[in-house]
Amino acid sequence: MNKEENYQSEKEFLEHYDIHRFDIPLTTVDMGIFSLREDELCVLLIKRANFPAKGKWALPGGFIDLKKDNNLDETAHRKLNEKTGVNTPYLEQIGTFGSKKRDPRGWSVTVAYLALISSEDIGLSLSKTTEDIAWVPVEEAIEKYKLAFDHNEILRTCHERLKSKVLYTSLPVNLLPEEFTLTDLQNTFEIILGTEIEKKSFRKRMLDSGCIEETGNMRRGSNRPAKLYRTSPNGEQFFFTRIIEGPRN
Amino acid sequence: MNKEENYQSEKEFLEHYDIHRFDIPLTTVDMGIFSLREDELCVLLIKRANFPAKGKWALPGGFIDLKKDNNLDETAHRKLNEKTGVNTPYLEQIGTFGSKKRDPRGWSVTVAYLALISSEDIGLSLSKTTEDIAWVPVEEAIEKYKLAFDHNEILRTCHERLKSKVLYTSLPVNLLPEEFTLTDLQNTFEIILGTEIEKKSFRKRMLDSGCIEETGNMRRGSNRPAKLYRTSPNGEQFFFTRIIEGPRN
DNA sequence: TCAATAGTGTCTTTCAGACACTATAAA
DNA sequence: TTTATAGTGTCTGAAAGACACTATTGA
Repeated sequence: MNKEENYQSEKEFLEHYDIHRFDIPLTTVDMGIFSLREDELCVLLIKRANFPAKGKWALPGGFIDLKKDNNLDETAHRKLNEKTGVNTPYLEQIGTFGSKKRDPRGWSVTVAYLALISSEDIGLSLSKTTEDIAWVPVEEAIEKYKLAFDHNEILRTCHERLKSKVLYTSLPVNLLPEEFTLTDLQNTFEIILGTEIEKKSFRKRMLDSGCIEETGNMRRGSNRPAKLYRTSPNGEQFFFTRIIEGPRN
Repeated sequence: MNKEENYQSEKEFLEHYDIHRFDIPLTTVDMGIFSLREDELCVLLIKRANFPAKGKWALPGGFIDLKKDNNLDETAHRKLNEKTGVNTPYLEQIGTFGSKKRDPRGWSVTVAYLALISSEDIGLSLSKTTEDIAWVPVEEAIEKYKLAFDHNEILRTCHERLKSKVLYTSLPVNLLPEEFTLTDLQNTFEIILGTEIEKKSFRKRMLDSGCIEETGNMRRGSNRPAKLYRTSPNGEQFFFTRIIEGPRN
C-alpha cells in the first residue's frame, strides 16, 4: 500500500505522488464580461462549438492552462483577452460554483469572474471552440436564454453583485472610456441600477470622494460644454460609507 | 485522434470522455472557522499529521468527496462538522485561491469558506489526518504562525472580510449563543473591530433594523437586569445602509 | 434670443456620534 | 443607600434626496 504516512520526507512523498490516483473534480474559469452597448448593459456570450452543451450559448471560459497560467487571475485575464482583445479590464472574482450535477462530465468546479470593459476597447474574435459570439442585454440573457451548464445562475450572481456594488462603490467608471462627463457617469449608474439618481447629490458624492479627476478638457456640443473627467489612480473601486438610497417618493 | 468534434451526440461524447486524459489542478476546500474565546476572536487551526506540510499548523480543509458531497457548500459543512461537531453555522464562501506554486504537489485550487460559530456549540475532535487542533487568536495566527501552503494569506483574507462586513452587517450575531444581551452583542462587535462603538447609536441601529428580537427573558446579576435577545429569522446577515463610522475624536 | 444641457444653492431628512442623563436590580 | 450595569433624551454633524435655480454654449 502507498500509505502516505510511511514516507520519511516531503521530498520522498512528492516523488511518489500521483494526482491521477485520486478522483478530483474538473476545474474551470468562467467570465461574466459586461459592457455598455447603446445605453444597455450587455454581457458577452459565446456559442459553444464542441460537446458538452454543443450549440448552446454560454459564458466565455474554460480550462486552466497549467503551463501558461501562474494563477487563477491569469487564467481569467487570458480568457478575456482571447475573446475581446482587452488587456486591462476591471476584473473581480465573484464566486465559485461546484457540484456533482452542473456538468454532465461529472463533479466540477468553476471559478466565476466579473469583468467590466469600455465598449471602445473591444475587438471580438472567434476561436475553434466558439461558433458565434455576441453582446446580449443582461436581463434578456438571464431570463430568456437557456445557457449551458449552470451559467444562468452564474450570470445572475455576477449581475446581482454588480448591481449591489454600484450602490456603494465607483465601479461603473470601468465601463466608460478614458474621458467622460459627470452626466455620462450618472447615466451609467442609472442604467445599471434601473432607477434615477438625484443629480446634485450624485455629483457631490463623486467629486468629494476623489475617485475621478478633471482632465482639463471639455466636451462641446450645441449647448454648454461639459468638463471631462478620468478615473483617478485607485478610483476603479472607491468605497463610499453610505449607499445610494434612490428616490424617496 | 479522439477529437471532440467528431462525436455525433453529447451521449457519445460523454461515453468516451476520460477526465484523466487532462492535466487538471488539485481542488480542495479550506475553512476559516471563527469563534470567541474569553473575549478574543480566535480561529481554529489543525496540525497536519501527513505530507505535504506535515507537522505544520493549517486551516482545516481537504478534498471534496465526490461521492458524498453534492456541492461545495456540503463539503464545507462536512469539514466543519468533522472538526467541531457544529451543524448549523454561519457559512460564507470568501474566495478561491489557485496557483501553480501554492501546493508542492502542483497546480492547485482551494475554495475558502468563513464559518462563525458560538463557543457554546463546540466539541472539537481529532482525526487521522490531524495531529493537534487548537483555537488561536486571529491576529497571532496571521502574524506569528507560519501556516501550511498559502494559509496565512487565506486567513488574512477571511479576517479582513469579516472585519469589513462587521461595519455594515449584523454578522457578529452568529458568534453569540442562542440568547444574548445588547451589551454582549456590542462587545462582540467591538472585539472584532478593535474600537469602541457608541452605545446609543449601536442599540438604535440593531433594534430599528429588526435583526434581533426580544426573547422575553432577562439576565439577572447584581445590577439592573438586561433584556435577552435572539437573532431574528433572516437576521444572520442583515445589511445596513450606512457603515459604523467609529469615534470622531 | 432660444434650446439644450451643465452645473449650483439651499432646504429637508436620516442616521451616526457625543454625552449626560435616568432606571432597576442585588447587597 | 450604594454600586453596577441597563437603558434613554437630546444635541450636533455629515451626507443623501428634493427641487428650483443659474450658467454657458451653438444655432
